[in-house]
Amino acid sequence: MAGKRSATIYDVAAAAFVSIATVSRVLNGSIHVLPETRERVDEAIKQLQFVPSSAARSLSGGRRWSIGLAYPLDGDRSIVSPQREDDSSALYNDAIVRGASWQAAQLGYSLFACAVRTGQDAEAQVIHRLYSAVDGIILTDRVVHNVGAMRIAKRMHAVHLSGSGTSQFGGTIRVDNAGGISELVRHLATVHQIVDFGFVGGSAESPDATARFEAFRDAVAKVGGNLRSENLLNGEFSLAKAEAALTARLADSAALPQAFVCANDQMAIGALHVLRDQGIDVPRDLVVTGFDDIALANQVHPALTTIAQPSFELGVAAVTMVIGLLDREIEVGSVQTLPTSLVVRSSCGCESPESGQAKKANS
Amino acid sequence: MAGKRSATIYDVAAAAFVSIATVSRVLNGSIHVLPETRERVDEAIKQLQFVPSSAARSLSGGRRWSIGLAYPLDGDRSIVSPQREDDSSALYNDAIVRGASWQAAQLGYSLFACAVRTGQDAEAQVIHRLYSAVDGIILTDRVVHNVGAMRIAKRMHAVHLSGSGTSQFGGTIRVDNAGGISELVRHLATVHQIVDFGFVGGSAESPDATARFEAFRDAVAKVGGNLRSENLLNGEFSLAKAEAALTARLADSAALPQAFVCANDQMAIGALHVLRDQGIDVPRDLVVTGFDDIALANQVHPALTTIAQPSFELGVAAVTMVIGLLDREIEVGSVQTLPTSLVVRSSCGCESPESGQAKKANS
DNA sequence: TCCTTCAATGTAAGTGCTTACATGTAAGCA
DNA sequence: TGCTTACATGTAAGCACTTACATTGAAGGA
Repeated sequence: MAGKRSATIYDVAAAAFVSIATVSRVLNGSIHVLPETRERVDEAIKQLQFVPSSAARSLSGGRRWSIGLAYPLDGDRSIVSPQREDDSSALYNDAIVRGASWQAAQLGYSLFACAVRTGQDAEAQVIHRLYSAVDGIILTDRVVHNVGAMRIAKRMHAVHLSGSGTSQFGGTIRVDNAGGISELVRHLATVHQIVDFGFVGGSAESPDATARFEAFRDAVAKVGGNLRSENLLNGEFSLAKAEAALTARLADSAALPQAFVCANDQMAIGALHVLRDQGIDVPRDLVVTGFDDIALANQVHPALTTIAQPSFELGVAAVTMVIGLLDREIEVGSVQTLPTSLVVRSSCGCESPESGQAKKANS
Repeated sequence: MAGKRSATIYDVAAAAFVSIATVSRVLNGSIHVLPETRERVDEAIKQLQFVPSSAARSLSGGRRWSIGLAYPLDGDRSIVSPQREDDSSALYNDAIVRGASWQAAQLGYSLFACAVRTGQDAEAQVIHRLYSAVDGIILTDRVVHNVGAMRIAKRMHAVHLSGSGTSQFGGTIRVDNAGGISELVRHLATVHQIVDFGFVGGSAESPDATARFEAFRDAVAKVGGNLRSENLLNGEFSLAKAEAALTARLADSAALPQAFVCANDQMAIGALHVLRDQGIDVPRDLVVTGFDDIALANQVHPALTTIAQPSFELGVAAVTMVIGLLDREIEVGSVQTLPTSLVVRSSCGCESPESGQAKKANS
């Protein structure tokens, strides 16, 4: 801890009897350094416990070898109750972060993840701080709906994750929401003879939410299903809000649909809770499906039929794209779409052989 | 993306017909600026969409207003399979990260979380990069077992999370492992008349693992319980490894204990899986308990009786301590211990009223 | 009226790096 | 041997800020 100021490149240069330029070359792995000199410098670095200042590095235009990832942490909820409560929302981001970390490490970078409380004054500031510490940045969905973020996006190597791809950004990675949804709806219609559909949607400001709903509507139309407006719920991507919305819906006497398709797994799990409490059996009385395939999806009872997002690969792809942008090996403005896939488990009425939790022994 | 370079303080100064010093004063809210001048500068800032470079700011001596948090991501496993697989390990860190982010935001800082693949060559490098981007750093348990990390810890504002508190660090936050364990063992002995105990432990290099085992051993001795060596399993804190260890143990003909106390929830969940597959009913035939109270603990069946770590508060406390260190308001070398608490659910044989998943409707 | 004092602003010296350009040196070749 | 080359290294100019110190000018006191 503490003590005197930490060593600078000058100290190292002095200790190794070279100029700071040479130290810098060693630091950045330049080819033009005598092995012997390099060794001397490395030794001095170790001796002095020198760590280059990334602030200075950024200022002078060098690489920081790190990339940032900003993901949303809902501000309002956190302020009311900072506790874990609805923290399953984090599960989705988690896989992305891990994918991104993994790929960053593969390419010699480090990944700094930063939770941004959306809707806070400080939001832009946080993104700025992150920005100034990295070479490129990945902005997930909702954090982007902010002036500051937009401004940054315009001026740096930024990729937008699962966004609507309004360009402005260096690149965009999207998920094939429509493909997954239509496969799901087809499955429900064909295998389970479902005609009357319901939907639990996500936050209006999320491009993903919109995309999923529209895909759903289209898919239902395509299979000739029907969709009554009273069965169109909004759970804002949150378990608790979905529970509330469904509870309110159940209080209504209107007939329930045969299936509730939910725009993410957390809401589906919330629905499962409410339905069990009300004595409505899933999938016998009502089918429920999710979206994302978070880790919990396979642990709940009944195991959730859902659409797998390649979350891990999303992180991988985003990092690859940012670094490609950095290296100018990728065109600015490219868009990449990752596939989704239907994961059939028990909550749609199929028996799932793969799920441990869904086994007979359990019920 | 791109376009011309963004405005600097010079551009603003020129546009407002003042010097850069005055702009800086406006930026930092100095008192010595004529309201009229201030207004002119503000106008120019808005006009040029000027955002001060935080890199330059930090360089010139200011704070970066951000703190780093390094947590482990098991290297070996990630390399073999980068997929989500055993990713419940992330759940524990998640709450810490969220607590830290939250508290950082409260105090005007930002939190950068960085997954470090333990045991990799790049480990020290990653921590260095993180270090050089922040004002202070939080190192969780296992990432510390590394020369590079140690070196950093010695010279900067670093706090060690749930470590053994060997000083070296600016500060240490610990969890009262012993208190929770002994409460649990007392509960098992008193309420459930358990005498014959088993244990599934964690990685040897983790101070937490050691602390938990020792506390367990002592607690069992205190209640006069017994503990046979063949019931001492090692699951390395991993779901999969715990499954393997327990499967191997079941192949042995020796009598099983009445309860397996696991050093974390993931391993307990693994045990649950194996036992169900073998037709051994929990809690009727065998009691299983966890540690940490991760989100999944309440979702599995039967709901896990476990010891709640105040993970969120751990993050909060760590950030508070780092910033206290930064502000020199806290003594170097302080140690803070956070309490744990027993969470009784179904896997010990108690009926849990609070758990949705554990309700009668389900079984 | 002259000197002091202080508020408003400007000047310039860092801050720790990267890198273009300059320099020096030894090898290669006629 | 003398000249070109290529490589190893050094010099110094930024990079975009903060801030100590300098400067200016007007108000206030004697």
